[in-house]
Amino acid sequence: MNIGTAARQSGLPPKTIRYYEDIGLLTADRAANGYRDYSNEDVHRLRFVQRSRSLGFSVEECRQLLSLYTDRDRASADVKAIATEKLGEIDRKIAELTGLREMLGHLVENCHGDARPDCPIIDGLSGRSRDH
Amino acid sequence: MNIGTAARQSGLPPKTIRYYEDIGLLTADRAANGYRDYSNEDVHRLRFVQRSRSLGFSVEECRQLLSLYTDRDRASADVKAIATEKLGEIDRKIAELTGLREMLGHLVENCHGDARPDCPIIDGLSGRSRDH
DNA sequence: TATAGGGGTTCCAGCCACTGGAAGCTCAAG
DNA sequence: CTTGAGCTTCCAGTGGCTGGAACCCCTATA
Repeated sequence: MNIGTAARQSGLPPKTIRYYEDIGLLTADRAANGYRDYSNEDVHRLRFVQRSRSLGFSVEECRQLLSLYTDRDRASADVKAIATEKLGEIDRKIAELTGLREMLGHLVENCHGDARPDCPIIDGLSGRSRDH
Repeated sequence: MNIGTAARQSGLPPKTIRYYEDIGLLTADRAANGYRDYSNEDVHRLRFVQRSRSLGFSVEECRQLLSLYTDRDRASADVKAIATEKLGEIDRKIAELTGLREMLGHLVENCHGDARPDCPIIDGLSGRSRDH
């Protein structure tokens, strides 16, 4: 199957699939005309990467997961270790964003938002007020 | 004051300050020896950018905020509009991450994480199971 | 059979926001 | 006078694509 079909079935744009091949993440066979030729198993792997990426794994982590995916004998603990680490990162990211949200929300709440120039948001950003 | 001092007082690395000058965000005077020369007001602006960046504003947004910061006559509503938009983005980001966290958390919980090869995480990523 | 289109191919450049490193200059202390 | 820290510029790389140019291939239709 051509790259366009593989793209549609995996949910990844053709450009991205070529990029993944470029960096050696996933290679494909070539047909006689030079076109990339994807098997169903290739599409499985592409979709696997697509899902992993959309769950926040980096491309390098996808490379690891993919080798764990391919290795039928690896221990599930190996996979769990990566996923757990990622979970921690997501939690940290959420906490950080929640902190930001609170701080920025404060500033926005206190700004009357009219035609007058005085603005607690600008004051907050410039460090002139300590009202949080 | 030299760039190193300005860096220490603003919380931005010298490299970053030079980069900001490169892209025309913040310019500095030059001393006779060619060194960049920062005033206290320059440091205020640097710190303003530092805070804005750490609150999740992009460099382009910082450029806008900076001109609003400098313009003593602008309406606070202009600032509030940008900040409110940013607040929405942060909320969307938090919601997205929370969704991810839930999905990945599910997969991790269901994985026994021992020496056996069968692994719900891998299965989930490859789309072989529908147990969420 | 010519042609038009919608694939596919490669390669180069750009995005964002820095960051590292090389090569060379200036300055203050010992 | 030398040493070392700090400053200068410029070039290249990061991650993960994405856009675009220039070209090839395949199928359908006039």
